[in-house]
Amino acid sequence: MKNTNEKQTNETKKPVNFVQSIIDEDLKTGKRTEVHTRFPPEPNGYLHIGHAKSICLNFGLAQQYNGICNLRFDDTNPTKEDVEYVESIKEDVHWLGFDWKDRMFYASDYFEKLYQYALQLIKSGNAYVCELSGDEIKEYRGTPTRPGKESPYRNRSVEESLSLFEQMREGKFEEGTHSLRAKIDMASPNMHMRDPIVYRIKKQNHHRTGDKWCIYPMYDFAHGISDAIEGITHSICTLEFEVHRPLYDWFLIALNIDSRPQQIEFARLNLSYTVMSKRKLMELVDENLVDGWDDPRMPTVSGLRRRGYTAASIRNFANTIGVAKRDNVIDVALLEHSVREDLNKVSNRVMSVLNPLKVIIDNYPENLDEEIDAINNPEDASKGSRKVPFSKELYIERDDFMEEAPKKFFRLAPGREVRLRYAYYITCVEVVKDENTGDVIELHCTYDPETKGGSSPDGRKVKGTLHWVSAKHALDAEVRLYDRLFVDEDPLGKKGVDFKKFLNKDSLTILNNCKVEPGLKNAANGSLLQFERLGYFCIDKDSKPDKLLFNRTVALRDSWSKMNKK
RNA sequence: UGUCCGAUGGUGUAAUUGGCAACACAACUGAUUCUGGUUCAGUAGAGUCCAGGUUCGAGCCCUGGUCGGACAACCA
Repeated sequence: MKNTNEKQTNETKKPVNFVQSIIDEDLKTGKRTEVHTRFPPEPNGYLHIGHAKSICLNFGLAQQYNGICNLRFDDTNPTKEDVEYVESIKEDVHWLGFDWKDRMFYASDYFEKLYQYALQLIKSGNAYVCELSGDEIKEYRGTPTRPGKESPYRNRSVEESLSLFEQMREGKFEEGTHSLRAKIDMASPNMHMRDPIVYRIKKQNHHRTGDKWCIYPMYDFAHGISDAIEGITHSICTLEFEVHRPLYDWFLIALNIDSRPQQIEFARLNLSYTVMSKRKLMELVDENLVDGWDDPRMPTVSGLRRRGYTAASIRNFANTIGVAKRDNVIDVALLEHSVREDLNKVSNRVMSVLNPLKVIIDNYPENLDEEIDAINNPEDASKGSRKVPFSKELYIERDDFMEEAPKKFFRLAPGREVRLRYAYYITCVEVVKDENTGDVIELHCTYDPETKGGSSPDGRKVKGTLHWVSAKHALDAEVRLYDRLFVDEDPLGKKGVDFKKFLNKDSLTILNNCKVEPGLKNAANGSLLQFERLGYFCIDKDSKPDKLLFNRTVALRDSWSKMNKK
């Protein structure tokens, strides 16, 4: 809490990124008087954390400069798009904490306008209907190092193109036989300027316009004009569109459109140990290598949400990684740090035992049940405390006991005394093992009644504090532990090797015999919790009061295991 | 043999626009702690891709290289 002011100063002191510098300059010189951005997803897949970066950038900029940001679906290719995706995108953007108010648009809203602009392009001699086949167009286009050659249809009359284009719209031609092309320069060193296609025939039902159209505009044509129609001032996109910028501008100039949005490109987010491509993610979904788009191992917004990530942590992450033009790979540890930071503040603590080991307290009264006070969140006193039942038989974590323990092991071992969190000090007096396997079955301990509450009147110290749960009160639960989806830092980086080869076989571990505090019985799905000493967990959407199901969001930092690795 | 873009500790992002390279994550010490968590204090790690140039002074400007990325869907 002492950081409230400090945080603010940090925020104000926060360095500006290059996009903000451009906007600052535009505002200063009077080139712009306002900031109007947009987030323009194509509804052909679910949003991932890379999109979250873009959302935070676009909506964030609008907030910072008192401007506005539109949500616009770039739905110009009916073969790939679907309403399922538009719904999920809307949900994700809202969940991330952004509001487009009444400004939700679709490129398909502008199909008629776009068509009129296409007509205008033809009339001004800037476009023509081409009858080359796909293969021919490819051949005529040349290569990056070799100029292309002009289409034989390039110089046909305006009237002929106009008539042909109308017939295209009327469905008179088959797909691939005709296209509308901008007349620019087949020898341009920029491939995108070699008479790019403006409209193509697709006899496909569109998720919004149905069968009204059988010709659809291409991205380069539709995007800039859509931006202009909406009065976008700064059209922010990723680096791969940099080469498209001359074309973006060319259309606006050729059509004499006054509104002149400026395209600015930034480097997309890459995260280590995962892939960030809708196509690749869809591959994982389609081949059932993950359990859908919202599988908690997926870098999708819905996956992260199901995993237990908070919107605030993702926003904070997006602000931390910055915005620049150089390629980057962010260490997934930074994302994990962002959630821990937030969850530490907001999540209630609870005691759960993942791998139970029975402990019997020999000198504890047979039929006594006690209610132990436990603090809900030491970081936030307003969260209060709760009662946790304590009795003669308990479960502790198997990892918290070692028969032959090194000196640095602060937990339970024969003859050693530890504290049961909020309860009593106990000392291990006997280890019961399975005669055949030699496995430890249960532990017998004694407790010191004087240490109730977790401290001793004689002031003696114990080094270790264990979490526990009363055996007869405990609730059974299933807990899913997640690890990185890929074993390789850069699954796409090995040429010729399918990225799926790097899938981590141990990315999901299901624990079926977990014991949790009884108070969790009716906790709401989606609740975010910290299992003391273990990590942050959330209650999965499929959890039921009689079949509790938890997802581990991220483990706590663990200097003990780190120390053991050395 | 093309065009465009980029290059700062392990990672990412800064550097008052030409003034002795900073912040975060990661790492490592130590302190505190009824979570081996949190918090706190501290340590180490780059001399800014290379070579020239301009300048009193260059990570920032200029020239030439090197390396990396993007571009040849009727995808976005």
